[in-house]
Amino acid sequence: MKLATFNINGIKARIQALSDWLDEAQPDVAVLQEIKSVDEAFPRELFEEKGYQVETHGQKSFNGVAILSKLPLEDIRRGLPGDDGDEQARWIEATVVGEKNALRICGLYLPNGNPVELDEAGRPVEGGKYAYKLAWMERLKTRAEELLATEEPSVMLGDYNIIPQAQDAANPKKWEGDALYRPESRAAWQRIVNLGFTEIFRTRHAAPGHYTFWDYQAGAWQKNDGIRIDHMLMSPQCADLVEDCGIDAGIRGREKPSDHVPLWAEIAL
DNA sequence: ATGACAATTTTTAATTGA
Repeated sequence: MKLATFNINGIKARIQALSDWLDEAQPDVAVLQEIKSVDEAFPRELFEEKGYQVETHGQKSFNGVAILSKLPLEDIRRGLPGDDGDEQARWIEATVVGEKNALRICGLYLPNGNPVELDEAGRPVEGGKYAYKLAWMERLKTRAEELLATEEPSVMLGDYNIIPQAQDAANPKKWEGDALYRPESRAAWQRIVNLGFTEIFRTRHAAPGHYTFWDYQAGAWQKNDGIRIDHMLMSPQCADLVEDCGIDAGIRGREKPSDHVPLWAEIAL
């Protein structure tokens, strides 16, 4: 089964580009981020006609995540646990039932975190966006520990808004001080990976120059001034099932593209 | 140092994103 993640930057503006990509790439399961739509306004029929079950966790104007699946879904949950006061729609999970294996998939849209606000002691200012990002990552780590404890195949995939290493940016210097690349952000990411997850893309593509995001501004795509911020973190039981993975970078050059492109993996379910 | 670009709502300006 082919699993993919794609930050579409608005479902309304991306209906054509998303439909074309689904027809070509034929993912069995796709998690989407930044649908920027409430559940009622999501054009679910367009995707149901293609054979997908559609599950959304939407929000007005911003954020919003979804799962499209041609395979049966069980135990769908919405929202990242750990803060009942968090109104932002950034997490949706479900179990995909395959012929031999079942896979817990968690679609996520991790907070951007900019602007970075620090106090005199260098601590993130409470209530600020950077503090929200780091707190969200702590909650993610807690959920990640639970997933590993099941000792079953699971994957957390989506827009992490994290540049893990210098080779994941065309111009890493430019990102110093940015919430996507600051030491606290990367350390929080590494603590999650260190629990025992496999970031699957780098296991199969060691070379630099692979990106999933190019800014709309300043001709970033034309200059290949990109960053790799969309990822899949897999439990050992999931990573063992992976047969291939890649990035569909080409669609960034099409008409009316998202600023992100899809990341996919072929998994033996 | 600044703005560039896109999507959405707050719509002819402001907010958010990365």
